[in-house]
Amino acid sequence: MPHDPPAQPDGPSVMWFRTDLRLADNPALAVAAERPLVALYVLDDGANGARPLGGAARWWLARSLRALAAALAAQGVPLILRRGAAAEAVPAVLRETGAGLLAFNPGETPIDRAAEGAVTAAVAKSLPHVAVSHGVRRSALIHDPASVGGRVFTPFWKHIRAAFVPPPPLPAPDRLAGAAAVRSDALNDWELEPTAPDWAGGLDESWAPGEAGAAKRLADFLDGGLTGYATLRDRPDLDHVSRLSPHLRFGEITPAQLWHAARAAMASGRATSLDVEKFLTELGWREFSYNLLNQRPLLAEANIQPRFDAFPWRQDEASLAAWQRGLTGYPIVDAGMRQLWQTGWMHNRVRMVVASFLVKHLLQDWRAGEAWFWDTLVDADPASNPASWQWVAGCGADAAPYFRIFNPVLQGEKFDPHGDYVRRWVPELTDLPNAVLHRPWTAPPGVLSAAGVTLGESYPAPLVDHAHARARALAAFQTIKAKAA
DNA sequence: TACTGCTTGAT
DNA sequence: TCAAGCAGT
Repeated sequence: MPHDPPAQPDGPSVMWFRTDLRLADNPALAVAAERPLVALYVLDDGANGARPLGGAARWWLARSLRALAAALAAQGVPLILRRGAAAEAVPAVLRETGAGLLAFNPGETPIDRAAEGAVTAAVAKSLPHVAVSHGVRRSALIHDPASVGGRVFTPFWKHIRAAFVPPPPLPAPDRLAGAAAVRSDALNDWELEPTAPDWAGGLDESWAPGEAGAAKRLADFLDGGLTGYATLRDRPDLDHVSRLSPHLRFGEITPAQLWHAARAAMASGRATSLDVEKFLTELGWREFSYNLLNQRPLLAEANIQPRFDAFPWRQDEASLAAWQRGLTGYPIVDAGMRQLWQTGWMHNRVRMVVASFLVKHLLQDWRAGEAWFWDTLVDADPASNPASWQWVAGCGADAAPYFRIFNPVLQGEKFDPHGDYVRRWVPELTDLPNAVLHRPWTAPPGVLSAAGVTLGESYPAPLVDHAHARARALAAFQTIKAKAA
């Protein structure tokens, strides 16, 4: 039996990194950095009951960990990687390093808090000399889900805007000092990155995971995309969204940093208050989603409105597969699904259109779509992804009414008016004229052949007729509507 | 952050 | 003939 080294209350600190893969505005790191530092990341990979990361998120995590390791290594601090239950891995590293302080930022999901509770209990039991710090304040959210509730977005956000102003972001620690290193897993052995090279290739071209990549993305957004954000953010053919969601998801940047950067851009006249307020509202939906997750830990599994438990979803693997591959015959839907597959991301407007299409036109259970997004989106988080699916499906809190059924033709014509977005992701339709680009089945045969399009061969005929699907969805809704009263 | 079908009134 | 407004889904 090996015995523990003597307790060292003044020993080094262990910073347990979680979904906070950054050095700046990191309250726990600010405390941990006052001592020689051991940086630790634990891949629980389901060990704590958490949902295993999807494929795209695993790719992102690998890249983000590499970026964090490089930033730490530049200051002489190795990043220690361990795999397994945090309640075993964290105390083990504390013991091996003779640490006197454990620091970590509190998580914002019930499962994360359960994991940290288990860690804290294990430390208190077997390493009572180790102090535990959660840093000086919360940083993953603007608001405190324990102190605010609500099921309706507008009053929720109004309250948050009035009651919570994020404090100025903390700078990265001036300097870090490494403690003696201990064993680490090799990142490559975790096999986080997809073996299909074409997938990783598309992700590589689209993203720069890590804190530096997040800062550059924010700077680029403030330099261009934020201007006109209030209206142009709905245009998938333009570049007026922030694309910061995956950086936020892994804690490479904080909402407080975004908040203050956006307000500063307004103060310096680079952005209007309308644009900034719209941008902050998008952060608000993220806050709202985390609030819901804390109210409803089974957000990804259970309808918030129980009457939807009786909804007559269709089982149709072929339709689901056509949707996943971007072969529905509706150009705006197919463009979005292909953008998702090729880049791990989809424009928000198009997310609503494709989600509505799956749930209402194809009558597929929203959980099937949520699972696909979870696997393929680099930004899928345990709150926003299920909350947004429930919103679209109509079964969520403050949800869009079920009878709000997007018309994929009108949505395409309204938000991709020149067809640039469709032509980029559905190149087989490139030569169709704008007048029929979003509804190729209405094009005269001569127009189709001139564009080299053969419906059913070079591009699918519509999987379902819109008017028929709309009527069918409303009829399905009628079967559960009576139960609401 | 909806669509559809219908009416009304301008042309 | 159609834009605009409205109600119902």
